[in-house]
Amino acid sequence: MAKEVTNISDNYAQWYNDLVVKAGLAENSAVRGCMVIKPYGYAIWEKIQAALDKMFKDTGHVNAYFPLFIPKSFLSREAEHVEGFAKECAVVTHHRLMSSPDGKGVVVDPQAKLEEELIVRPTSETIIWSTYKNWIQSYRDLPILVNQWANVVRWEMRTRLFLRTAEFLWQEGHTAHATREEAIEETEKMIGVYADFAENFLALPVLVGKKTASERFAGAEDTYCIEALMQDGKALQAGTSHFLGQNFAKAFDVQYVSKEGKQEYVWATSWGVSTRLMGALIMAHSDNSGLVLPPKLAPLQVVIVPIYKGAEELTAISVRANEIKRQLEALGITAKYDDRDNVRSGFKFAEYELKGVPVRLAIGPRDMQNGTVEVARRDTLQKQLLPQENIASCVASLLNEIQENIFVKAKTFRAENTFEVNTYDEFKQQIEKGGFVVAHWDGTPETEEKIKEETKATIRCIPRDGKQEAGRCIVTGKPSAQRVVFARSY
RNA sequence: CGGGGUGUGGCGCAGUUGGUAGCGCGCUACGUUCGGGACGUAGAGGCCGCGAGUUCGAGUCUCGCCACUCCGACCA
Repeated sequence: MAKEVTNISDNYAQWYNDLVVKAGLAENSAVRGCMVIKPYGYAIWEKIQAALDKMFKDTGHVNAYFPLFIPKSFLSREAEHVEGFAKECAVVTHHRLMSSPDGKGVVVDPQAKLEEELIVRPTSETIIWSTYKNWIQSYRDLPILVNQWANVVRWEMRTRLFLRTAEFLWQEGHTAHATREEAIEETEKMIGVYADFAENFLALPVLVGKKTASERFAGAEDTYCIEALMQDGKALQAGTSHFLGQNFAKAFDVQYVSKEGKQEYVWATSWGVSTRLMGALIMAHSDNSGLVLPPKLAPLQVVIVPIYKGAEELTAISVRANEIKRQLEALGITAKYDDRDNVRSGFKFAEYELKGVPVRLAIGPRDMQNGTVEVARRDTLQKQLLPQENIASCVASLLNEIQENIFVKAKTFRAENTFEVNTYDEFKQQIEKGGFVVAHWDGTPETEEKIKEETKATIRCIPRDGKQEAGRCIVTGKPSAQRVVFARSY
């Protein structure tokens, strides 16, 4: 289905889709709504995983793994939770196949019907809390700070590569605490970790805030989120952290004996980010030449391309190029020397731009003579000649500069596409043009719903760092203490 | 789940009033090239999404199904 990568503004959805496919990140599986992540895409995911995993461990968490299947009865223990997920569950009803009576292929063996159906996890709160019940007796067993890297399945009606696939990879943290305060602190800490990761690794500026009641996670008391703005002016929820109160502890009867010898229900949090982050990465930074990857997450940070005619010239250049490659690697930079002879250098340039490799070095006969190297940066597509001497440290600082520049660029874009409005007319007009629209809201679900109905805009978050400012709701005129952020979203 | 679109070599597509499948890219071999997606010559590669039906004959017509995709609805 991949066509030429067209102008970004042309048809953003098509552009995005083509880019994902052409850059070799992912493709649609023959299985409905599922995604095949190709090796290059997976390499990016591995970088994301590694960075996040370290951050989790630095904040005291450990990894574990829980079952894929959730007995149906577990899911229904928490009323809101099951309500929220019931419509998108894959259900296992049988455990065996048999040869078809008509001799063609296999059919489900009706004899093998399960006593109780198993749900393929859409998220793991229930299976984990049914386990935590056995892990927790005393306040001495708390807190439990566990994360799992896993795949989950949500049978969405409409799917989109990386952004909303039927099956996706993610991490989900599930923590258990003795007190309300400690659990809230954990929830806030983890949304902070996500924001930190988004800005420092993905180079993606995010708004940190809380969801409104209607946008909350099913079963949560409070949902914190990070929200990012894509280049087409739509918002993307990039990560969430939930304060679950005692809902799951009560549903699964998880109590501990406090210091004072009293039985208390445990307080919970859960938090997650998924392969959707890759979608965010692509949509936020890419241009018409392809991906633009932040150096910290680029599987390949530097590529060296020789320009030559004849084997003799190539040999000389290769010696030099491999030296430079070793110098780069000595500084911890991932580098590749591409001496393929079956494609020309121009082809390689275009190919690595498509794949988002942050820095490209080209060495030709002229450079060999002058002791120079052509350095091209992916973010600006600018080229410059630098001396070969000391090139590795120049590249190292250039990589830092690119990381920073991509972030600044995205942040500038967001600033230019964030608008404060004070009337509903202004609001309607602005929301059509995309971007974050910041306005006063009376805090009622009714008004929120009305706005959604009429403009397709949702409240992305109540910003954490928003200034306190008395105002009036753009719809009802009722008083409001703080502006909230609206946008159309993915 | 509703509305539109698309399923034909690996990828992108063409295929007239039904007559036994073609183009570009890629792939293989050889040669010439090489500072921004090279060119020539010769090759290889197809249950035309699946299943019924109409017909002497179906990529093409009819019916059913499936998948993908876009727009809605839905979406921690």
